[in-house]
Amino acid sequence: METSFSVGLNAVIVAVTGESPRVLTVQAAQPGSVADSETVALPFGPLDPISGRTMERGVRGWVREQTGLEFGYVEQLYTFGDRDRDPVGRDGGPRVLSVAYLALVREEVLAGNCRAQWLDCYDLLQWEDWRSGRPKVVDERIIPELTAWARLASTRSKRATRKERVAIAFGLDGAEWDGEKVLERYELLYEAGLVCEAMREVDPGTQPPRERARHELGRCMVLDHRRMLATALGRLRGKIKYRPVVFELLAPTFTLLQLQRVVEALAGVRLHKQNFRRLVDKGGLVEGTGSLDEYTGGRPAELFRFRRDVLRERSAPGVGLPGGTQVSRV
Amino acid sequence: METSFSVGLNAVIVAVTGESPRVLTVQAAQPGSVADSETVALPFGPLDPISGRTMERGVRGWVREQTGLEFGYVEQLYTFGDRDRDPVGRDGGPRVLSVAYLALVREEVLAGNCRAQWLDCYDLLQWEDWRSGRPKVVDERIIPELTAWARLASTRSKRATRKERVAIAFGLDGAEWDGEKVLERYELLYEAGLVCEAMREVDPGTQPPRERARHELGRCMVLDHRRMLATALGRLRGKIKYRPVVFELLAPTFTLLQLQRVVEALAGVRLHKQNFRRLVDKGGLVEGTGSLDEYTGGRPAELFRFRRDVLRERSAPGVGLPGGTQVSRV
DNA sequence: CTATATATGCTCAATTTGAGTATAATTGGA
DNA sequence: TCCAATTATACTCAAATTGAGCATATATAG
Repeated sequence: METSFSVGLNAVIVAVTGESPRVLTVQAAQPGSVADSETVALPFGPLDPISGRTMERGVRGWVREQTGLEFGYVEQLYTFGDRDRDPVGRDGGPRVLSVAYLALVREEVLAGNCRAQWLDCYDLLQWEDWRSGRPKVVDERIIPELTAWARLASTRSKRATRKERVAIAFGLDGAEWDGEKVLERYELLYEAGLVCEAMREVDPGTQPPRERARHELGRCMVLDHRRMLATALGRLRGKIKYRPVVFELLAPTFTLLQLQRVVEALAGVRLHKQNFRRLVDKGGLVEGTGSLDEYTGGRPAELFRFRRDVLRERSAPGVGLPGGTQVSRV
Repeated sequence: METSFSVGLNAVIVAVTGESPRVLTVQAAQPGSVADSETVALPFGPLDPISGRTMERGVRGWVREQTGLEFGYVEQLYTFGDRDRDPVGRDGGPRVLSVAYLALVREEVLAGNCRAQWLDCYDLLQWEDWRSGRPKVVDERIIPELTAWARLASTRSKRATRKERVAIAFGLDGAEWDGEKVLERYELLYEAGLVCEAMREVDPGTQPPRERARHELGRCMVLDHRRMLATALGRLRGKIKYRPVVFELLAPTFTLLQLQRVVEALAGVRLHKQNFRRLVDKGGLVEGTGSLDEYTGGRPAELFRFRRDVLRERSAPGVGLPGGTQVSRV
């Protein structure tokens, strides 16, 4: 009924160490792509048609094998199947489909294969970290270059559309910056040719990649892997608002500040401490263990743990962030 | 690098007619599956590796061909690839992957192929419509049978887990019913064998399907298509809270009550009229056209239209419903 | 003219937010 | 020893939002 495809699985494995969200990467060794020592890739594995009963099991399986990592939370992210995503497919080779999964792990117990390493997500998507205000790179490079790009469009209406997209994505002209619009921002940068992987599509191999890459934003990734990461970060930022997934990233017990730092790391913004506490408290997501954190530098904080049974009570138990409007049911 | 798969595309095409959410279905004629005149399927099409540059274009393409339908909003839903989803794959045949898309259309201009028909989503998922309170089928059949099923588990802890899952999914024991948990509910019914397609997995062809089907809940669908529908409805219910997707389902101008009815149809609950208006109004999502609806039966309502430019202003412009908690940014 | 039905304006208490101030319990030096 | 720095936590208070109504306006059917 339809032709055959190559199907693989990618995993965006996220952890938070201290105050930075990290993603597990491997050395890029994809044949046929622009690869150098700087270029990294997301872990990739086959979907075994025989042994993998479900795709999720498949991901868990080969990630365990390759990295020794065992994760609790996994969700399917997106299936990437555009013809141009891989030069091989573009050149008439077999088309490669990739089903990407998002996984959350508790810390970095990296065992096994040393080709894997944790990278800070914000080294790969530097314009996404607004914890100390609007990132410099946004002011100094992104806005000017995207504005220039918007002006390049052929018709008046296309210029207006581009300008508006930029404004919405980066919170210009009175629009508010929305942490979840990670993919929109990435796609703008891609279309405008500001990320190194954008070149590959136009004319692979023509320009010396190392030379240009220096001018581009952020560290480069193989194929459409940075798009996958952007998809993952956007999804995760949305999810923490209404599902208690943060706890998958934390140790079994934690202080409220640690919890806040993890949320901030993912959300990319700073939160008001007292109000954050009030909300966490009211939401009943956590309960104090009597013990205190052995701490240096201030009053010791109480250690909390996640209340698993909260899932029964509240329908949308997230850790909160500016969110959606509501309407009362009748 | 990995083996070959068959890859196809499914579309969950949703419209709202009057007060009922509808989904486009086709006559089931899948070879090898339990098919009779009652069993329907979601539209299915190939992913053409040559012509379809992106999968989304692919979907738009063959849906247009098959039904004459042109839709504005499309989003990728999920990729279904479990080995057991298709009897063919289970029996060692080629494994079939399906990438499902959710599409919203404005009304039902069904042209072309007459094997297609619109069905009420709540004929397929009858336990999801809470607009007149908790559905009878939940009280009379689902709760009793799921409770019995929970008791059947082998160990004490498994029984407790099942019981808790049921309580969370259907809003028992003080838990609140959550409209978005469509998939969780479907999966419970599936595991408990209360939907007809569940039998197929255990022992295909053994039991006379027509006989048993009469006792099962809702109209049957081919393969895992009802799971796809459940995924779609859950996603859509989530989405209307924070993105203005409802307008894809409405005529260009509409009264506020029509808007409310569409939201209610999708959400599966009734809303408080005055408060709904207040929120829509405050959200600035719509603007009045001066004209009035020609109406019979009461004071005529003003016609409104969607304000496209609202996308620039608000970061999360949905029509609202009980939603997430918030935390103030610093 | 009345009953009925819908639209739309307005009120009001309860709750939730946003943004602080105040106070408590530590550590590391002056 | 006592002060500065640092972090935790309690509490306040005005503004905004929500939940639940009541009241009034404008139609139609008889």
